[in-house]
Amino acid sequence: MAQHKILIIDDDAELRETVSILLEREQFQPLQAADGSTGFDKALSLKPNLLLVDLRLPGMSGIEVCKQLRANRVTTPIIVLSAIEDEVDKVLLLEIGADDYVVKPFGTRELLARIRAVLRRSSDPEALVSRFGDVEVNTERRIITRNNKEVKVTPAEYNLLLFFMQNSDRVLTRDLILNSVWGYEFYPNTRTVDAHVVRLRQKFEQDPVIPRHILTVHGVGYRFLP
Amino acid sequence: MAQHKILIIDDDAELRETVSILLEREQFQPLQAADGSTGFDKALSLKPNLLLVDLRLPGMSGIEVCKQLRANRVTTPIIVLSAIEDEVDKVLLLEIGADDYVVKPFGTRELLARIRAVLRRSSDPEALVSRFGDVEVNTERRIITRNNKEVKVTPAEYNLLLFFMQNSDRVLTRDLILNSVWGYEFYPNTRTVDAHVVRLRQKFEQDPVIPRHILTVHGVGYRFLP
DNA sequence: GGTGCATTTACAACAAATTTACAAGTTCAC
DNA sequence: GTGAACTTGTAAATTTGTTGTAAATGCACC
Repeated sequence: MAQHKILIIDDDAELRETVSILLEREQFQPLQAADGSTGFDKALSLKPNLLLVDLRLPGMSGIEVCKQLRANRVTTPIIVLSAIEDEVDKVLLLEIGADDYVVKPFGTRELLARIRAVLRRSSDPEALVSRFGDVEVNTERRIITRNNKEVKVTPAEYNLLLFFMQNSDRVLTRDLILNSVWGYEFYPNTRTVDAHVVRLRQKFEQDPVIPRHILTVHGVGYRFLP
Repeated sequence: MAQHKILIIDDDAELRETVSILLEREQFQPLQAADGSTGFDKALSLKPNLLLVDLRLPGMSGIEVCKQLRANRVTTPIIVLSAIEDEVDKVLLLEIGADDYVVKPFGTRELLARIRAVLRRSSDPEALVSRFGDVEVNTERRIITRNNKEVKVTPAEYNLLLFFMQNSDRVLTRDLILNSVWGYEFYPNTRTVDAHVVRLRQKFEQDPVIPRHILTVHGVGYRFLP
């Protein structure tokens, strides 16, 4: 899955750092801004996929940042970070075009859940594109390109590749793959998986003989590395 | 890896049964509840690792179940099952602390993918990693690293090492090891164990001649020290 | 303590068995 | 018919059990 850029606009350096580390661990790309106007600039220039905005900011307030962005037709989803004593005004949030809010201090699980939810519902077409190596998968168009040239894949190949990408870095047994990709009613031979893997490698590996993405785990199954 | 318990709270008995069979097949342990209040009780008493909650439930609604659980500081991840006509209100989902949602009718693949994704997110990734000395075993990736460099192991070596780690500090006879790691039917020579121990030592002991982790108990068997 | 002897274990090399890669063939559905 | 998908034969790669031998250990006895 393509890495999402998330811009944190908050004057609390410690919070920015904590959240950044968290986001990085979850495969997001954190960006930071310490005050409203740099936040506004970076939101325009770096084109993040999501904004985390503190309402109380020195100088240009978070409210102002959001309003200005929306006035500039920036539709990037926004999650507002508000202090508990602020008594969040939901009408205000709507006005400034926020998508959600989290009350500080917040738990990491909560923040991540909200980030994921917002990203999912924001119909950012980038969210529907995943990459690995020189391969790009557009799930909306159901098209796979390699070096910007379309590569034709059969439905089975497409499903298998997507399953690999959705479960990257995990060892996947042939049985698990069959269950997940083919469904549990229908049971082709486990060697069928091998056959499809061969074809995927031929289409997407630089050197199919030395695969770098679809690895075999001898005696167990396969493992996909982006 | 401990089996994940998944509690299905839904009034549709057929759906519960179908999903249960599916989950069992995938090595999960399904639990069921037909209405909101039993669901709530079981969520507390059985301590499942994941909840599948239908929003429309007789009596106590799914929404209410989630809210009450969160109010009771239950952080078990929740996947909401919603009927297509419900027009999922995503803000509501966030409010009740849901981690994801699936629209009925759903495909088995989709449901499983989401279950796995949520479990992966909520589980402490460190929990899947064990260590001894400078060696790190990641059971999810099925990869062993030493000083952060991957060390390739064969299935037999991997199984044997894991058995040692799971039974550390105990004296293990060769017969016990054969039974546990190889199984009851198949009986290779007891010296086979020695051969594999030699290979493990060569890969993971600082000085294979003076092993500090896989110790031999002369005349009896082996003992593993982390 | 030291010595000699019987066991037990370590290790390397090898052959057998298993597993995977790949290609070609067959079946099935549209 | 055409293309996709499953099956299957076979070669190649990998793993694994076995075994011969050297080294280590335990032990009885001096």
